[in-house]
Amino acid sequence: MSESFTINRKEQLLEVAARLFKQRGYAATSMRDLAAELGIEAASLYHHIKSKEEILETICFELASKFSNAIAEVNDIYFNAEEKLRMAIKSHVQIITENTNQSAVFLQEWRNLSEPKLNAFMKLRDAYENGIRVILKDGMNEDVFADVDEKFASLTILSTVNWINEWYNPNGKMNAEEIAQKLCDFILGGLRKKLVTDINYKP
Amino acid sequence: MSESFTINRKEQLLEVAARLFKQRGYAATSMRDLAAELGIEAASLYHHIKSKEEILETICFELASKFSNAIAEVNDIYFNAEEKLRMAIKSHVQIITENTNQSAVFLQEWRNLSEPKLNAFMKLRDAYENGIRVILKDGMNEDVFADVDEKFASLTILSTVNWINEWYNPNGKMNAEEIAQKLCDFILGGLRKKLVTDINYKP
DNA sequence: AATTTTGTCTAACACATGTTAGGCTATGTC
DNA sequence: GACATAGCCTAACATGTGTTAGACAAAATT
Repeated sequence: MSESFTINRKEQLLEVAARLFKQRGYAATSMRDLAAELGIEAASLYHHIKSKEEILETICFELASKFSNAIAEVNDIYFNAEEKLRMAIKSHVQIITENTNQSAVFLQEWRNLSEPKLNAFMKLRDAYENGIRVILKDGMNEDVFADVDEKFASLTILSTVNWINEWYNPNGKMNAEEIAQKLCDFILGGLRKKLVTDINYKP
Repeated sequence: MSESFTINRKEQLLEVAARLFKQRGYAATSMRDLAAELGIEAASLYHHIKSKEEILETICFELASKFSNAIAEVNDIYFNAEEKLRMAIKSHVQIITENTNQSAVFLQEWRNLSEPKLNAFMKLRDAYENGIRVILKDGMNEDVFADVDEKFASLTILSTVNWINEWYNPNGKMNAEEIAQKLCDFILGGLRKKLVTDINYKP
C-alpha cells in the first residue's frame, strides 16, 4: 500500500462500529447493520476482523491505552499535585472529546466483553483509577488537598470527567480546554461561595 | 387475591428483569434468560406482560416518577438553597441505593426504549435536571453558591450522584446517608484545602 | 505477464430471538 | 357444583443472529 491517503478500511470499520455501538449499544447492533453502514455485505466484514467481539475489544483496549499513556505522562512531567490533577483531568477530557464514539463504548459497552478480556480490561481501569488516587494522596501529603477518602474522591472525580460524554457536543460552544478548566475549578473549589482566602489562592 | 403475603408475580418478574438488565444489558438479556431465572417457560411471561419492551418501560418510568416526586417534595418543604440541594442529593442517593438494579436500567438501558416512550422519558429526565438547575439558580441569587454555569454545574452534580451506581455495594460499609453526606461536602466544598473562613462556615 | 493480495460477493448454516395459539390444572368465587 | 381466573405448559412461527465456505474481480507486486 505504501503511503496512501485513503483511510485503511479496517480503521473505517472500527470508526463506524464505534458510532453504531454508541448509538444503539453493542448487543443491539448487528453485523448486518454495520455492514450496511459501510455499504457492503455482512460476510465481507470478516475479511477485516475475526469476530464481532474483536471489534469491541479493539475499541475498548485502544482507548484504555490512550488513558494509560496520558496518566503516565502526567506523572512523569509534573511534580506538584494540583498541577498533576489539573493536567490529568485535561488529558482525560481531551481524550474523550477527541474520541466521543469510542469513549461511549469504553465507558458503557465494555460490559459485553467476555473473559478473559473482560478481566484484563477491568484491571486497566483499576490501574488508571489508582493513578488518580496516587495524585490525591500526594496532594494530601503536600497539604494542598483536603483530607478526604481517596477512593471515594477518585471515583467522584472520574464520574464528573466521564459524564461529559453524555452531553458533550463536538459542535457546541465549549471546547475541550474550556470544559477541562471548568471541571477543574469545580472539583478543586466546589460550589459554595468562598472568601478569597483559600490557602492556595493565586491572584 | 385479597391480602396476600406472596409477592405479586409481576412485581417479581420486574425485579428479576431489572437485575438481569443491569447485569447483561437489556438487548443481551433474552426472554428465555428471564424466564429461566423465574423457573418458568418464556411463553409464560406473556401472561404477565405484553412485550419485552413493556418491561423496560415499566422499570424506567417507575424510577423516573420516584425521582420526580422526590425533587418536588424537596422544593415544597425547604426554602434555603443549600438545604434544598443537600436534601435533593440525599433523596437522589437514597433512591439509587434502594433500587440499585432499577437505577442501572434507568441510567443506562433507557436508550433501548423506542418512540414515543423514548421521547417521553427524555422529557422527564430533562425536567428533573431542570429542578436541580433551579435550585442552583436560587443559590446564586441568594449568594450562597459561586457564580457558575448552571447547566454545566447541574450536569456535573448529577454525574457524581449517578456514578455511585457504578461502585455502590449494598453490603459495603457506607450507607446511603454517609454517601450523600460525603457527596454534598465534595460538591459544595471541593477538593482544595481551605481556610475556615468560608463565607458560610458553620462551626 | 504471472501471481499474489485485497476486498467484495452469493449462498448457506445452525442457532437464538420475540411472540402467538391453544390447552391443561389448580385455586378462588358465585 | 358451575364457572371464572391465574398461571403455567408445549408447540410452533417468522425473522434475525454471528459466522463460514467458496467464487470472482480489481489492484498491487513480482
